[in-house]
Amino acid sequence: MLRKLPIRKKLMAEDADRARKSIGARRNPDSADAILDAAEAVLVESGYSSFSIEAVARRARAGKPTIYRWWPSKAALLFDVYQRLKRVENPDTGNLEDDLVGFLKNLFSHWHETSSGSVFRSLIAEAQSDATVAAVLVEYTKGRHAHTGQMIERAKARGEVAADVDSTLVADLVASFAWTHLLTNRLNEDEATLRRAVGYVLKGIAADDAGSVDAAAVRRRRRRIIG
Amino acid sequence: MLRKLPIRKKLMAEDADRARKSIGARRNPDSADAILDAAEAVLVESGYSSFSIEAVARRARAGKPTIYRWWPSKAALLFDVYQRLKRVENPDTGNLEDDLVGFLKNLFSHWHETSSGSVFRSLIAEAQSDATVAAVLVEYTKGRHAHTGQMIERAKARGEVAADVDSTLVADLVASFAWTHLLTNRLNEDEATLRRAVGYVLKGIAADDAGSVDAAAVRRRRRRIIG
DNA sequence: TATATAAAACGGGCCGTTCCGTTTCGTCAA
DNA sequence: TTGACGAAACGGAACGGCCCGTTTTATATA
Repeated sequence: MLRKLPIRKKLMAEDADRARKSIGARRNPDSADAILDAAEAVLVESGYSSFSIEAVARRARAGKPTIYRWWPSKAALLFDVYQRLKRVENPDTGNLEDDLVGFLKNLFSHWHETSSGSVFRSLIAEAQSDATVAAVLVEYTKGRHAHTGQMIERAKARGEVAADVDSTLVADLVASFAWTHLLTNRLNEDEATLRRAVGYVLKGIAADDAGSVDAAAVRRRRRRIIG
Repeated sequence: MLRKLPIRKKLMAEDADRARKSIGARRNPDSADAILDAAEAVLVESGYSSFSIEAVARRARAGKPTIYRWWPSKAALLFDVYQRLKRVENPDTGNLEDDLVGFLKNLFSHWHETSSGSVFRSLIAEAQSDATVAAVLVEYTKGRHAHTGQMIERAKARGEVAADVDSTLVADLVASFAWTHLLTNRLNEDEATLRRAVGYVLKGIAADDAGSVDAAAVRRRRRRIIG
Protein backbone atom coordinates (compact mmCIF):
# COMPACT_ATOMS: atom_id res chain seq x y z
CA MET A 1 0.00 0.00 0.00
CA LEU A 2 2.25 2.67 1.25
CA ARG A 3 5.51 2.75 -0.54
CA LYS A 4 8.33 4.00 1.58
CA LEU A 5 10.41 5.32 -1.28
CA PRO A 6 9.28 7.69 -3.97
CA ILE A 7 8.60 6.19 -7.37
CA ARG A 8 10.94 8.68 -8.95
CA LYS A 9 13.82 6.67 -7.55
CA LYS A 10 13.11 4.19 -10.29
CA LEU A 11 14.34 6.53 -12.94
CA MET A 12 16.55 8.98 -11.16
CA ALA A 13 18.79 9.15 -8.16
CA GLU A 14 17.83 12.41 -6.58
CA ASP A 15 20.34 14.39 -4.68
CA ALA A 16 17.84 17.02 -3.83
CA ASP A 17 14.85 16.49 -1.60
CA ARG A 18 16.92 14.42 0.78
CA ALA A 19 14.92 15.75 3.67
CA ARG A 20 11.70 14.26 2.41
CA LYS A 21 12.80 10.71 1.99
CA SER A 22 14.78 10.76 5.26
CA ILE A 23 11.97 9.32 7.33
CA GLY A 24 8.63 10.56 6.22
CA ALA A 25 7.86 10.16 2.52
CA ARG A 26 4.42 8.82 3.07
CA ARG A 27 2.78 9.25 -0.23
CA ASN A 28 -0.90 8.90 -0.66
CA PRO A 29 -1.26 5.74 -2.77
CA ASP A 30 -4.73 6.69 -3.94
CA SER A 31 -3.34 9.90 -5.31
CA ALA A 32 -0.58 8.09 -7.13
CA ASP A 33 -3.04 5.69 -8.71
CA ALA A 34 -5.32 8.53 -9.69
CA ILE A 35 -2.40 10.24 -11.40
CA LEU A 36 -1.38 7.09 -13.27
CA ASP A 37 -5.00 6.49 -14.25
CA ALA A 38 -5.29 10.04 -15.49
CA ALA A 39 -2.04 9.78 -17.41
CA GLU A 40 -3.21 6.65 -19.15
CA ALA A 41 -6.60 8.16 -19.89
CA VAL A 42 -5.15 11.34 -21.33
CA LEU A 43 -2.80 9.33 -23.48
CA VAL A 44 -5.54 7.11 -24.85
CA GLU A 45 -8.19 9.76 -25.32
CA SER A 46 -6.16 12.68 -26.59
CA GLY A 47 -2.98 11.08 -27.80
CA TYR A 48 0.65 11.66 -27.07
CA SER A 49 0.64 15.11 -28.62
CA SER A 50 -1.56 16.47 -25.87
CA PHE A 51 0.03 14.47 -23.10
CA SER A 52 1.35 17.05 -20.68
CA ILE A 53 1.89 17.19 -16.97
CA GLU A 54 -0.69 19.92 -16.74
CA ALA A 55 -3.25 17.87 -18.63
CA VAL A 56 -2.63 14.90 -16.35
CA ALA A 57 -2.90 17.08 -13.27
CA ARG A 58 -6.17 18.56 -14.50
CA ARG A 59 -7.58 15.14 -15.26
CA ALA A 60 -6.50 13.72 -11.92
CA ARG A 61 -7.62 16.82 -10.04
CA ALA A 62 -4.12 16.91 -8.64
CA GLY A 63 -1.62 19.66 -8.25
CA LYS A 64 1.37 19.80 -10.54
CA PRO A 65 3.80 19.87 -7.60
CA THR A 66 2.36 16.56 -6.45
CA ILE A 67 3.29 14.99 -9.75
CA TYR A 68 6.71 16.58 -9.82
CA ARG A 69 7.29 15.45 -6.28
CA TRP A 70 7.21 11.81 -7.29
CA TRP A 71 8.12 11.76 -10.95
CA PRO A 72 11.09 13.73 -12.22
CA SER A 73 9.82 14.03 -15.78
CA LYS A 74 7.04 13.30 -18.17
CA ALA A 75 9.02 10.30 -19.27
CA ALA A 76 9.23 8.76 -15.81
CA LEU A 77 5.48 9.05 -15.53
CA LEU A 78 5.07 7.43 -18.93
CA PHE A 79 7.31 4.58 -17.93
CA ASP A 80 5.37 3.91 -14.76
CA VAL A 81 2.14 3.91 -16.72
CA TYR A 82 3.64 1.32 -19.06
CA GLN A 83 5.03 -0.77 -16.23
CA ARG A 84 1.60 -0.97 -14.67
CA LEU A 85 0.11 -2.53 -17.79
CA LYS A 86 -0.09 -6.26 -18.29
CA ARG A 87 2.61 -7.91 -20.34
CA VAL A 88 2.18 -10.40 -23.12
CA GLU A 89 3.17 -13.88 -22.06
CA ASN A 90 5.31 -16.14 -24.19
CA PRO A 91 3.38 -19.04 -25.71
CA ASP A 92 4.76 -22.56 -25.32
CA THR A 93 3.21 -24.77 -27.95
CA GLY A 94 6.16 -27.10 -28.37
CA ASN A 95 6.89 -25.64 -31.80
CA LEU A 96 8.99 -22.54 -32.29
CA GLU A 97 7.18 -21.20 -35.31
CA ASP A 98 3.86 -21.38 -33.52
CA ASP A 99 5.42 -19.84 -30.44
CA LEU A 100 6.77 -16.87 -32.35
CA VAL A 101 3.65 -16.36 -34.44
CA GLY A 102 1.53 -16.58 -31.32
CA PHE A 103 3.81 -14.15 -29.57
CA LEU A 104 3.52 -11.62 -32.37
CA LYS A 105 -0.21 -12.14 -32.69
CA ASN A 106 -0.73 -11.59 -28.98
CA LEU A 107 1.59 -8.63 -28.91
CA PHE A 108 -0.05 -6.94 -31.88
CA SER A 109 -3.56 -7.37 -30.56
CA HIS A 110 -2.49 -6.39 -27.07
CA TRP A 111 -0.91 -3.21 -28.39
CA HIS A 112 -3.85 -2.59 -30.66
CA GLU A 113 -6.69 -3.22 -28.28
CA THR A 114 -5.37 -1.88 -25.01
CA SER A 115 -3.71 1.38 -24.20
CA SER A 116 -0.29 -0.24 -24.00
CA GLY A 117 0.39 0.36 -27.68
CA SER A 118 -0.12 4.09 -27.38
CA VAL A 119 1.89 4.20 -24.18
CA PHE A 120 4.81 2.28 -25.63
CA ARG A 121 4.86 4.38 -28.79
CA SER A 122 4.99 7.48 -26.66
CA LEU A 123 7.76 6.01 -24.60
CA ILE A 124 9.85 5.30 -27.68
CA ALA A 125 9.19 8.79 -28.99
CA GLU A 126 10.12 10.34 -25.68
CA ALA A 127 13.35 8.34 -25.64
CA GLN A 128 14.43 10.18 -28.77
CA SER A 129 14.63 13.46 -26.88
CA ASP A 130 15.42 12.33 -23.34
CA ALA A 131 18.63 10.46 -22.67
CA THR A 132 17.39 9.10 -19.36
CA VAL A 133 14.41 7.43 -20.98
CA ALA A 134 16.61 6.19 -23.76
CA ALA A 135 18.84 4.41 -21.28
CA VAL A 136 15.88 2.91 -19.45
CA LEU A 137 14.34 1.81 -22.71
CA VAL A 138 17.51 0.06 -23.85
CA GLU A 139 17.75 -1.75 -20.56
CA TYR A 140 14.11 -2.71 -20.81
CA THR A 141 14.44 -4.07 -24.32
CA LYS A 142 17.46 -6.10 -23.31
CA GLY A 143 15.36 -7.76 -20.67
CA ARG A 144 12.51 -8.33 -23.09
CA HIS A 145 14.82 -9.86 -25.69
CA ALA A 146 16.21 -12.22 -23.09
CA HIS A 147 12.68 -13.15 -22.13
CA THR A 148 11.57 -13.65 -25.71
CA GLY A 149 14.79 -15.53 -26.35
CA GLN A 150 13.65 -18.20 -23.95
CA MET A 151 11.30 -19.43 -26.63
CA ILE A 152 14.28 -19.98 -28.90
CA GLU A 153 16.21 -21.58 -26.08
CA ARG A 154 13.39 -24.03 -25.49
CA ALA A 155 13.45 -24.86 -29.19
CA LYS A 156 17.19 -25.43 -28.88
CA ALA A 157 16.63 -27.86 -26.05
CA ARG A 158 14.16 -29.72 -28.26
CA GLY A 159 16.77 -29.89 -31.00
CA GLU A 160 14.62 -27.70 -33.20
CA VAL A 161 17.27 -25.04 -33.45
CA ALA A 162 21.02 -25.14 -33.86
CA ALA A 163 22.96 -24.85 -30.63
CA ASP A 164 25.10 -21.94 -31.76
CA VAL A 165 22.17 -19.68 -32.57
CA ASP A 166 22.16 -16.33 -30.79
CA SER A 167 18.69 -16.44 -29.31
CA THR A 168 18.86 -12.84 -28.18
CA LEU A 169 19.64 -11.71 -31.69
CA VAL A 170 16.72 -13.69 -33.06
CA ALA A 171 14.49 -12.13 -30.44
CA ASP A 172 15.84 -8.77 -31.52
CA LEU A 173 14.83 -9.47 -35.11
CA VAL A 174 11.34 -10.50 -34.15
CA ALA A 175 10.85 -7.63 -31.72
CA SER A 176 12.21 -5.15 -34.24
CA PHE A 177 9.55 -6.22 -36.68
CA ALA A 178 6.93 -5.62 -34.01
CA TRP A 179 8.37 -2.21 -33.04
CA THR A 180 8.35 -0.79 -36.53
CA HIS A 181 4.85 -2.03 -37.17
CA LEU A 182 3.73 -0.36 -33.98
CA LEU A 183 5.50 2.86 -34.88
CA THR A 184 4.02 3.00 -38.37
CA ASN A 185 0.44 2.02 -37.56
CA ARG A 186 0.71 -1.41 -39.11
CA LEU A 187 -0.62 -3.59 -36.32
CA ASN A 188 -3.30 -5.02 -38.56
CA GLU A 189 -1.15 -7.60 -40.29
CA ASP A 190 -3.03 -10.84 -40.69
CA GLU A 191 -1.71 -14.06 -39.24
CA ALA A 192 -0.55 -15.29 -42.63
CA THR A 193 1.81 -12.35 -42.97
CA LEU A 194 3.13 -12.82 -39.46
CA ARG A 195 3.64 -16.49 -40.19
CA ARG A 196 5.45 -15.68 -43.39
CA ALA A 197 7.73 -13.19 -41.66
CA VAL A 198 8.49 -15.60 -38.85
CA GLY A 199 9.03 -18.30 -41.42
CA TYR A 200 11.68 -16.25 -43.17
CA VAL A 201 13.55 -15.92 -39.94
CA LEU A 202 13.12 -19.58 -39.11
CA LYS A 203 13.68 -21.33 -42.39
CA GLY A 204 15.40 -18.76 -44.48
CA ILE A 205 14.46 -17.84 -47.97
CA ALA A 206 17.11 -19.83 -49.77
CA ALA A 207 15.78 -21.60 -52.83
CA ASP A 208 17.86 -24.69 -52.10
CA ASP A 209 16.21 -25.18 -48.75
CA ALA A 210 15.85 -28.96 -48.70
CA GLY A 211 13.21 -28.95 -46.03
CA SER A 212 10.90 -26.44 -47.62
CA VAL A 213 8.24 -28.89 -48.76
CA ASP A 214 8.23 -30.76 -45.49
CA ALA A 215 8.23 -27.50 -43.61
CA ALA A 216 5.12 -26.36 -45.44
CA ALA A 217 3.38 -29.56 -44.49
CA VAL A 218 4.39 -29.20 -40.89
CA ARG A 219 3.18 -25.66 -40.95
CA ARG A 220 -0.23 -26.68 -42.25
CA ARG A 221 -0.49 -29.39 -39.66
CA ARG A 222 0.38 -27.13 -36.78
CA ARG A 223 -1.76 -24.23 -37.72
CA ARG A 224 -4.60 -25.81 -35.77
CA ILE A 225 -2.78 -25.60 -32.47
CA ILE A 226 -2.58 -21.88 -32.30
CA GLY A 227 -5.92 -21.16 -33.92
CA MET B 1 16.97 26.98 -58.05
CA LEU B 2 13.82 28.92 -57.55
CA ARG B 3 10.95 26.66 -56.91
CA LYS B 4 7.68 27.98 -58.23
CA LEU B 5 5.57 26.19 -55.67
CA PRO B 6 6.03 26.36 -51.95
CA ILE B 7 7.73 23.42 -50.37
CA ARG B 8 4.83 23.09 -47.99
CA LYS B 9 2.79 21.66 -50.82
CA LYS B 10 4.76 18.50 -50.37
CA LEU B 11 3.14 17.79 -47.08
CA MET B 12 -0.05 19.78 -47.12
CA ALA B 13 -2.58 21.13 -49.55
CA GLU B 14 -3.13 24.63 -48.39
CA ASP B 15 -6.41 26.34 -48.96
CA ALA B 16 -5.23 29.51 -47.36
CA ASP B 17 -2.56 31.76 -48.80
CA ARG B 18 -3.91 31.30 -52.29
CA ALA B 19 -2.88 34.81 -53.21
CA ARG B 20 0.78 34.14 -52.70
CA LYS B 21 1.19 31.15 -54.92
CA SER B 22 -0.95 32.67 -57.69
CA ILE B 23 1.95 34.15 -59.61
CA GLY B 24 4.39 35.71 -57.26
CA ALA B 25 5.90 33.19 -54.92
CA ARG B 26 9.42 34.23 -55.64
CA ARG B 27 11.10 32.76 -52.70
CA ASN B 28 14.68 33.51 -52.01
CA PRO B 29 16.39 30.15 -52.54
CA ASP B 30 19.36 31.22 -50.47
CA SER B 31 17.03 31.85 -47.60
CA ALA B 32 15.43 28.43 -47.93
CA ASP B 33 18.81 26.74 -47.96
CA ALA B 34 19.93 28.77 -44.98
CA ILE B 35 16.85 27.64 -43.11
CA LEU B 36 17.42 23.99 -43.98
CA ASP B 37 21.08 24.33 -43.06
CA ALA B 38 20.14 25.89 -39.76
CA ALA B 39 17.57 23.20 -39.05
CA GLU B 40 20.11 20.48 -39.67
CA ALA B 41 22.72 22.25 -37.57
CA VAL B 42 20.39 22.76 -34.64
CA LEU B 43 19.34 19.14 -34.79
CA VAL B 44 22.89 17.86 -34.84
CA GLU B 45 24.34 20.24 -32.30
CA SER B 46 21.56 20.49 -29.77
CA GLY B 47 19.47 17.43 -30.48
CA TYR B 48 15.85 16.90 -31.19
CA SER B 49 14.77 18.09 -27.76
CA SER B 50 15.82 21.63 -28.52
CA PHE B 51 14.74 21.60 -32.13
CA SER B 52 12.17 24.36 -32.42
CA ILE B 53 11.08 26.74 -35.14
CA GLU B 54 12.34 29.64 -33.07
CA ALA B 55 15.73 28.03 -32.62
CA VAL B 56 15.99 27.41 -36.36
CA ALA B 57 14.94 30.98 -37.11
CA ARG B 58 17.53 32.35 -34.69
CA ARG B 59 20.22 30.19 -36.17
CA ALA B 60 19.31 31.10 -39.74
CA ARG B 61 18.84 34.77 -38.89
CA ALA B 62 15.43 34.40 -40.43
CA GLY B 63 12.03 35.45 -39.28
CA LYS B 64 9.58 32.88 -38.03
CA PRO B 65 6.90 33.92 -40.53
CA THR B 66 9.31 33.18 -43.34
CA ILE B 67 9.60 29.62 -42.12
CA TYR B 68 5.89 29.26 -41.60
CA ARG B 69 5.28 30.66 -45.03
CA TRP B 70 6.98 27.71 -46.65
CA TRP B 71 6.67 24.89 -44.18
CA PRO B 72 3.39 24.16 -42.44
CA SER B 73 4.91 22.49 -39.44
CA LYS B 74 8.06 21.50 -37.69
CA ALA B 75 7.56 18.06 -39.17
CA ALA B 76 7.50 19.29 -42.74
CA LEU B 77 10.75 21.09 -42.14
CA LEU B 78 12.25 17.96 -40.63
CA PHE B 79 11.17 15.94 -43.62
CA ASP B 80 12.74 18.36 -46.06
CA VAL B 81 15.96 18.27 -44.09
CA TYR B 82 15.95 14.50 -44.35
CA GLN B 83 15.07 14.52 -48.03
CA ARG B 84 18.04 16.74 -48.75
CA LEU B 85 20.46 14.23 -47.27
CA LYS B 86 22.17 11.60 -49.36
CA ARG B 87 20.66 8.15 -49.41
CA VAL B 88 22.44 4.87 -48.96
CA GLU B 89 22.72 2.99 -52.20
CA ASN B 90 21.96 -0.69 -52.51
CA PRO B 91 25.07 -2.82 -53.04
CA ASP B 92 25.10 -5.32 -55.88
CA THR B 93 27.78 -7.90 -55.20
CA GLY B 94 26.02 -10.81 -56.89
CA ASN B 95 25.34 -12.43 -53.55
CA LEU B 96 22.31 -11.58 -51.45
CA GLU B 97 23.94 -12.05 -48.07
CA ASP B 98 26.74 -9.71 -48.97
CA ASP B 99 24.25 -7.27 -50.44
CA LEU B 100 22.19 -7.16 -47.29
CA VAL B 101 25.15 -7.04 -44.93
CA GLY B 102 26.69 -4.28 -47.02
CA PHE B 103 23.40 -2.44 -47.02
CA LEU B 104 23.12 -2.57 -43.25
CA LYS B 105 26.76 -1.69 -42.78
CA ASN B 106 26.46 1.34 -45.02
CA LEU B 107 23.18 2.38 -43.47
CA PHE B 108 24.48 2.10 -39.94
CA SER B 109 27.64 4.06 -40.61
CA HIS B 110 25.74 6.60 -42.67
CA TRP B 111 23.28 7.14 -39.84
CA HIS B 112 26.06 7.15 -37.32
CA GLU B 113 28.53 9.44 -39.03
CA THR B 114 26.30 11.96 -40.73
CA SER B 115 23.39 13.93 -39.39
CA SER B 116 20.88 11.72 -41.16
CA GLY B 117 20.61 9.40 -38.18
CA SER B 118 19.56 12.18 -35.85
CA VAL B 119 17.21 13.60 -38.43
CA PHE B 120 15.53 10.29 -39.10
CA ARG B 121 15.16 9.51 -35.42
CA SER B 122 13.51 12.86 -34.94
CA LEU B 123 11.23 12.22 -37.86
CA ILE B 124 10.09 8.92 -36.40
CA ALA B 125 9.56 10.52 -33.03
CA GLU B 126 7.59 13.35 -34.56
CA ALA B 127 5.42 10.87 -36.42
CA GLN B 128 4.22 9.54 -33.08
CA SER B 129 2.47 12.81 -32.30
CA ASP B 130 1.65 14.15 -35.76
CA ALA B 131 -0.67 12.18 -38.00
CA THR B 132 0.50 13.98 -41.13
CA VAL B 133 4.10 12.97 -40.58
CA ALA B 134 3.00 9.48 -39.72
CA ALA B 135 1.28 9.15 -43.08
CA VAL B 136 4.26 10.54 -44.94
CA LEU B 137 6.59 8.24 -43.05
CA VAL B 138 4.55 5.16 -43.87
CA GLU B 139 4.53 6.11 -47.53
CA TYR B 140 8.25 6.73 -47.41
CA THR B 141 9.02 3.38 -45.79
CA LYS B 142 6.88 1.60 -48.37
CA GLY B 143 9.03 3.10 -51.08
CA ARG B 144 12.21 2.22 -49.24
CA HIS B 145 11.12 -1.36 -48.73
CA ALA B 146 10.36 -1.67 -52.41
CA HIS B 147 13.77 -0.25 -53.16
CA THR B 148 15.55 -2.54 -50.73
CA GLY B 149 13.43 -5.40 -52.01
CA GLN B 150 15.12 -5.05 -55.38
CA MET B 151 18.17 -6.71 -53.86
CA ILE B 152 16.01 -9.72 -53.05
CA GLU B 153 14.41 -9.62 -56.48
CA ARG B 154 17.84 -9.70 -58.10
CA ALA B 155 18.67 -12.72 -55.98
CA LYS B 156 15.44 -14.31 -57.15
CA ALA B 157 16.45 -13.74 -60.74
CA ARG B 158 19.76 -15.46 -59.99
CA GLY B 159 17.87 -18.41 -58.52
CA GLU B 160 19.32 -17.65 -55.13
CA VAL B 161 15.95 -17.13 -53.58
CA ALA B 162 12.63 -18.93 -53.95
CA ALA B 163 10.22 -17.32 -56.40
CA ASP B 164 7.34 -17.05 -53.97
CA VAL B 165 9.28 -15.03 -51.42
CA ASP B 166 7.72 -11.69 -50.48
CA SER B 167 10.70 -9.45 -51.07
CA THR B 168 8.97 -6.45 -49.52
CA LEU B 169 8.39 -8.38 -46.34
CA VAL B 170 12.02 -9.43 -46.20
CA ALA B 171 13.04 -5.83 -46.72
CA ASP B 172 10.68 -4.93 -43.91
CA LEU B 173 12.43 -7.39 -41.61
CA VAL B 174 15.86 -6.05 -42.44
CA ALA B 175 14.81 -2.42 -42.22
CA SER B 176 13.02 -3.05 -38.94
CA PHE B 177 16.25 -4.33 -37.47
CA ALA B 178 17.95 -1.15 -38.59
CA TRP B 179 15.20 1.10 -37.25
CA THR B 180 15.21 -0.30 -33.76
CA HIS B 181 18.96 -0.18 -33.58
CA LEU B 182 18.83 3.45 -34.61
CA LEU B 183 16.11 4.22 -32.08
CA THR B 184 17.96 2.56 -29.22
CA ASN B 185 21.46 3.84 -29.90
CA ARG B 186 22.80 0.54 -31.08
CA LEU B 187 24.40 1.51 -34.36
CA ASN B 188 27.74 0.12 -33.25
CA GLU B 189 27.06 -3.50 -34.07
CA ASP B 190 30.09 -5.11 -35.64
CA GLU B 191 29.89 -6.69 -39.05
CA ALA B 192 29.86 -10.19 -37.60
CA THR B 193 26.63 -9.47 -35.76
CA LEU B 194 25.05 -7.93 -38.83
CA ARG B 195 26.10 -10.95 -40.84
CA ARG B 196 24.66 -13.27 -38.25
CA ALA B 197 21.35 -11.39 -38.19
CA VAL B 198 21.15 -11.36 -41.97
CA GLY B 199 22.10 -14.99 -41.98
CA TYR B 200 19.17 -15.88 -39.76
CA VAL B 201 16.83 -14.22 -42.17
CA LEU B 202 18.47 -15.83 -45.16
CA LYS B 203 19.15 -19.35 -44.03
CA GLY B 204 16.94 -19.74 -41.04
CA ILE B 205 17.98 -21.17 -37.77
CA ALA B 206 16.59 -24.64 -38.23
CA ALA B 207 18.99 -27.33 -37.08
CA ASP B 208 18.10 -29.56 -40.03
CA ASP B 209 19.29 -26.98 -42.52
CA ALA B 210 20.86 -29.21 -45.16
CA GLY B 211 22.83 -26.45 -46.82
CA SER B 212 24.41 -24.98 -43.73
CA VAL B 213 27.91 -26.35 -44.27
CA ASP B 214 28.09 -25.31 -47.89
CA ALA B 215 26.59 -21.98 -47.06
CA ALA B 216 29.29 -21.29 -44.51
CA ALA B 217 31.94 -22.04 -47.09
CA VAL B 218 30.30 -19.75 -49.58
CA ARG B 219 30.09 -17.06 -46.94
CA ARG B 220 33.80 -17.30 -46.19
CA ARG B 221 34.64 -17.14 -49.83
CA ARG B 222 32.54 -14.11 -50.50
CA ARG B 223 33.50 -12.10 -47.50
CA ARG B 224 36.40 -10.64 -49.48
CA ILE B 225 34.14 -8.96 -51.99
CA ILE B 226 32.52 -6.57 -49.60
CA GLY B 227 35.46 -5.98 -47.33
C1' DT C 1 4.43 48.87 -57.31
C1' DA C 2 4.41 44.31 -55.71
C1' DT C 3 6.45 40.88 -53.05
C1' DA C 4 9.45 38.79 -49.80
C1' DT C 5 11.92 39.79 -45.99
C1' DA C 6 13.50 40.58 -40.73
C1' DA C 7 11.98 41.98 -36.47
C1' DA C 8 8.85 42.61 -32.88
C1' DA C 9 4.81 41.64 -30.47
C1' DC C 10 0.67 39.12 -29.75
C1' DG C 11 -2.42 35.45 -27.01
C1' DG C 12 -2.07 30.96 -25.72
C1' DG C 13 -0.05 26.66 -23.75
C1' DC C 14 3.19 24.05 -21.18
C1' DC C 15 7.39 23.89 -18.61
C1' DG C 16 9.41 23.34 -13.85
C1' DT C 17 9.35 25.88 -9.55
C1' DT C 18 7.79 28.39 -5.55
C1' DC C 19 4.56 29.89 -2.47
C1' DC C 20 0.14 29.29 0.07
C1' DG C 21 -3.25 27.23 3.21
C1' DT C 22 -5.25 22.63 4.09
C1' DT C 23 -5.50 17.75 5.04
C1' DT C 24 -3.56 13.39 6.21
C1' DC C 25 -1.09 10.39 9.14
C1' DG C 26 2.56 8.64 12.30
C1' DT C 27 4.14 9.64 17.00
C1' DC C 28 3.82 10.17 21.68
C1' DA C 29 2.22 11.86 26.01
C1' DA C 30 -1.78 11.81 28.96
C1' DT D 1 -7.46 4.58 24.22
C1' DT D 2 -7.51 8.93 23.38
C1' DG D 3 -6.10 13.24 21.65
C1' DA D 4 -2.81 16.79 20.49
C1' DC D 5 1.26 17.70 17.87
C1' DG D 6 4.11 18.12 13.93
C1' DA D 7 6.01 16.38 9.73
C1' DA D 8 4.94 15.79 5.23
C1' DA D 9 1.73 15.18 1.80
C1' DC D 10 -1.88 17.58 -0.71
C1' DG D 11 -4.62 20.97 -4.23
C1' DG D 12 -4.44 25.48 -6.00
C1' DA D 13 -2.51 29.68 -7.70
C1' DA D 14 1.04 32.13 -9.55
C1' DC D 15 5.77 32.89 -11.28
C1' DG D 16 9.44 33.52 -15.25
C1' DG D 17 10.67 31.25 -19.22
C1' DC D 18 10.26 28.97 -23.70
C1' DC D 19 7.80 27.89 -27.66
C1' DC D 20 3.74 27.86 -30.49
C1' DG D 21 1.40 29.92 -34.71
C1' DT D 22 -0.21 34.49 -36.11
C1' DT D 23 -0.33 39.43 -36.95
C1' DT D 24 1.74 43.81 -37.58
C1' DT D 25 5.27 46.93 -39.16
C1' DA D 26 8.89 48.62 -41.56
C1' DT D 27 12.58 47.59 -44.89
C1' DA D 28 14.76 45.77 -48.95
C1' DT D 29 14.45 44.12 -53.64
C1' DA D 30 13.06 43.32 -58.41
